[in-house]
Amino acid sequence: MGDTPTDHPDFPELPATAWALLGLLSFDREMSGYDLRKWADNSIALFYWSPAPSQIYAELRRLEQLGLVTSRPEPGDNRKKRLFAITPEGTVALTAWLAHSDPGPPVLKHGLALRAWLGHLAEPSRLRQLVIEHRDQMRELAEQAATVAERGREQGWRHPTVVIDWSSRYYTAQAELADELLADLQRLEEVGDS
Amino acid sequence: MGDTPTDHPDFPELPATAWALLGLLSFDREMSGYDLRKWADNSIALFYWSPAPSQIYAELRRLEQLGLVTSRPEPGDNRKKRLFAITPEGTVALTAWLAHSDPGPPVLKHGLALRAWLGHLAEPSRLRQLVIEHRDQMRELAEQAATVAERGREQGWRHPTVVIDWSSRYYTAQAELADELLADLQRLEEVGDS
DNA sequence: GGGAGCATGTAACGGGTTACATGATTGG
DNA sequence: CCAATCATGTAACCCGTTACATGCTCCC
Repeated sequence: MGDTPTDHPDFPELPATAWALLGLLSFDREMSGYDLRKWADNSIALFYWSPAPSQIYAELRRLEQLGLVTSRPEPGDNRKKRLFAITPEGTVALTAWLAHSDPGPPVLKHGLALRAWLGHLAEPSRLRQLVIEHRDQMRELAEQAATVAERGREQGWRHPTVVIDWSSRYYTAQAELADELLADLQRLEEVGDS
Repeated sequence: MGDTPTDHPDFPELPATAWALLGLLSFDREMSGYDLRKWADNSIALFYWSPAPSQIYAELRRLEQLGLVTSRPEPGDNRKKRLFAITPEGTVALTAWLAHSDPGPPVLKHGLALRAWLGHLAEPSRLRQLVIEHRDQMRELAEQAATVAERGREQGWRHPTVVIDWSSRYYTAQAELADELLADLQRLEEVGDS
């Protein structure tokens, strides 16, 4: 993962998911696992995927055992809901992780690119259709990111907003790249078969 | 993964890694597991990561059991080397997979973005340094992709070259996005603390 | 009353990694 | 001859997903 290869004394070795969750809690809001999932879905998910619910709860239990978060049942409510909050030790650990861990190269798994790479075995029209669908998805994501960024700006989340803006630009760039890919594929067909 | 949720009769359900390996073999060259790793490292890795050697061999064994590839010991050489080749059934399965599987959205895990998102807990200079390193890495990858594309062009690999060109543009775009992120972060500092 | 969303969790599984082991071949 | 690379593989481990189970609460 994006952790330090050699373990650093200041923070435990944890999967990036754990740090992401801690990060969500670092804005000093008590949140349930369910809330965390929703938040993750329209913020972190834009540049770092979103874990399954089951793993969120598992990871929260681990973080609590380590003393990096605390939880308490929702007061005045006899539901099963639990609210999680970051502890001072949690903030220390997260800060140390930010200061000393290696981000590593970004991981990209681009299913469409893989298929286009094997284009000699695919029907050209099918391939073009896939690229077009992908481009439209990227456009939607760019818009989604833009609205999320707007909400962040209003809330005064400064760093998050900068990154979500970055995400929005990322997805617009992706859409443009898809269009260029489409053009290249079309040119390829006009010349002849491979 | 990027496979079909409902299983299709034309091809078995396999992890994307397996299809990627089959794809490498679909250019009608006999290759060893070792060769496949090298090939993957400077082609598929640019848009779809590169699996560990141990998994390559495991996946090849599975593909052979399914009859999608065959292997034979290197002739005239008593080393342990084995050469793998795709079978007609393998080509059929790969073609069907291309025709019917869903690529799904690209998966991005951007460790740097995650850290910048938590910038309120990081030292600004450290953050800037990380972004700069990342930008330089992206530039290097763009160049690497460009040279790989050139080799592909000479060899006449048409679709692969188109996709590697796409990769090169992707990484240059990434580098530019990093520069914009850097500027945004700098602007943020000049205004005040969060 | 009933369905949609809220809320948390268990169990099984698998893909992929790391670490390690082994030995052969090639080049300086 | 010795190091680097070639070449293949085993074993342990764990992250993360899928599928499933459970029950509550809100609102029409």
